[in-house]
Amino acid sequence: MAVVTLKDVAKVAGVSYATISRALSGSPEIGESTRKRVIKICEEMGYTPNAVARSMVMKRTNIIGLIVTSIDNPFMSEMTAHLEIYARQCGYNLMVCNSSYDPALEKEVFSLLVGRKVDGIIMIPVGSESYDALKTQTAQVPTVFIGENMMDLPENFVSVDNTAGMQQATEYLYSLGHRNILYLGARDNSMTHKLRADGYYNACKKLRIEPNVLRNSSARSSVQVGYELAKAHFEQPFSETAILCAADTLAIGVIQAAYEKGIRIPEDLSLMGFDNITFSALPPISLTTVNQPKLELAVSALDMLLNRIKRPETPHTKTILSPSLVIRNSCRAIGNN
Amino acid sequence: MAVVTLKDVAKVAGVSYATISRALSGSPEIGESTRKRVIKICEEMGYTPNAVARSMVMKRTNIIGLIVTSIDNPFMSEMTAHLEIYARQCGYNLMVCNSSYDPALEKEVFSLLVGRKVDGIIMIPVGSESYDALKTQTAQVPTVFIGENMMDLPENFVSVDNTAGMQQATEYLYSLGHRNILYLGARDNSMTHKLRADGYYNACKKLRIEPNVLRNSSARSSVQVGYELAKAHFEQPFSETAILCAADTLAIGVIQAAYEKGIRIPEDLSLMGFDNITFSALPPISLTTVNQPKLELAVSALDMLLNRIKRPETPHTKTILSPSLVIRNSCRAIGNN
DNA sequence: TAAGTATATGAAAACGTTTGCGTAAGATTT
DNA sequence: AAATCTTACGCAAACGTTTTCATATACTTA
Repeated sequence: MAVVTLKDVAKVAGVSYATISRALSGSPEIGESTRKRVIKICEEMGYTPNAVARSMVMKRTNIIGLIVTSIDNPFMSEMTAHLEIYARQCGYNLMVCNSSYDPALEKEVFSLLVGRKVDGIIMIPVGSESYDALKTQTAQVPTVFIGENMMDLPENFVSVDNTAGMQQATEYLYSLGHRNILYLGARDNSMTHKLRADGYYNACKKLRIEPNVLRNSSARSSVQVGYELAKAHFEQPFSETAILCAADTLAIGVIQAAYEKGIRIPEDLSLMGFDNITFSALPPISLTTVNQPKLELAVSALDMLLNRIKRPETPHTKTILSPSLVIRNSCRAIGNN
Repeated sequence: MAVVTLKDVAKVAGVSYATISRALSGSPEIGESTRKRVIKICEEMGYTPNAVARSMVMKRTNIIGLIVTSIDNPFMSEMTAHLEIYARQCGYNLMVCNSSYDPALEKEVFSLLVGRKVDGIIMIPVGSESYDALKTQTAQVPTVFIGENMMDLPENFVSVDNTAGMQQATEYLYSLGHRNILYLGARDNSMTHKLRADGYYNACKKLRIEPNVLRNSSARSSVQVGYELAKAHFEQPFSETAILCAADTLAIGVIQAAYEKGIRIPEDLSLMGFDNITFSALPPISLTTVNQPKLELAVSALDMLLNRIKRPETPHTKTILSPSLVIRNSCRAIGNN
């Protein structure tokens, strides 16, 4: 358990500990022979630099904070996996925190990470109100938001074009003959969901069909919420031929409720989601949905953050990636009279 | 961006910075009036202690390293969520790394975390060989393994009783009338999977039925692997009436392959998994499986680790939790002649 | 009132690095 | 051979805390 430090190595090698440091960091101002000798001794003694001490003097931790609403959400865990791997390749480690969809907690963990002196923070915010709440804090450390569109705000973010994606989805259902499409899961506390609903409204207007929206009053879009919304909806007779969900998780909840009611998908009802989480692809689910390019989102976010860490003065940047339709088996064409 | 330090506060408050530190840490040897005054000034100036500097002197980071094979695996992401939340309540943050099922990478990230001076490490190892490879490293920092049974090794771990669980699963299928049960996904590089297979063998012996095992030569148990194994198996005529999988993810892959072949579950084939990941519960999947108590695993692991951090001298401890059968709709009773 | 005891505060060391600056020795130039 | 330049290394400061030890002040007590 006795940890070997620079001083220990220096004593053995018979040089000052500055020399050791230089040998290891590949500094040019050191003799080739001593470098080799020192490195050998370091290996023999099992010396590993103390990252904490290094951070102290270098004023840089090489740690990136990641705040997600909930890591056990397939969309976020996929993204986290991408982020962690790429970050490590760039020499950074990830400190991960759940905000648990709680704005107060989100603020708290943000402060925690600031106190930890992380070099930057990537966050998937609880909702659009997060920005105001964190205004003073994001000034203290480079921050990049993922998912939440902040086009009008002086913030860095990367997201998918939610409006275009949902509009495309609506048009796809229309092209299959659907005229009575229920939009399920609109939320007000999230710009993402506002924009997605916009896409639906835009399409309705363009296609001259009547919008029909079932709102989600909860703060999150989970399987459970989708189940409950759909269950309540299915209690009454309904005339929609398709349901378009604000998120795949919601759609999976709808499948559950439909299953219990004996409503077959896609025979009796067409269903679409948004996000393209891994499990949507499984044949028993086989959800037609809109893909969010998770790897590209992760890479863009990290690149953006790293860039900001290097040059904090650069103006805020915004990246919007294109979503794409993923056609599977949860929708069917119907005759439109 | 100018960060305010103890010295800055001290200057404003007109006291030494030792006093500030004491006021904030709740030390008793300080006047009540100065404490209040100092705290007020700290708040006004927006002072937050530098955790790196604190770690330096306290020789403790309050960071726990978590190494998982892959964070985007529902079992691990659920566990990670539990761990992060509980750890934070205990005053720790989580540094998360993927080993990507690669023993070499696993070793590398372990060293990385040691260099970061994390207070302890929780890891879900790639396989049983991880122990040997990391022997020297686990001596450097308190480590707790999750999932992998190391009953014979001088290590700390918490796991579920894999053998009992799989035996129970086999007996359940037997009780439904199944006599020809394929065990799919046995692996050699993981003690967990060895023990699960043992459970199957034990039950076969006890019930006097012929064991029938399809091995998994890959290093991981993913949906993809399950799909491929089952697909190959379904190419030939087969006589099994049930398939028992070493993991839920494998079973989901089997569902996919069965679906493509027009094999209905449970009508044509009964199917069981192990782990009880969230998605197994969804009606279209509705997998009968064996539950691993993820919250309890997480809590036990962290308690064990925290205990070891406090008292590194304590002997290694091992906790084995009980799995439980979760009966859903992927199995049916058949007449046994 | 003198001596002793609490109590509140300050000074300074320590944690393990990186790095700017100084310098001795060796190499190069004239 | 003297002067200059390079090279290789050591010294010591700095990073921002916590904490031990010393000390000054105020408060008891005889």
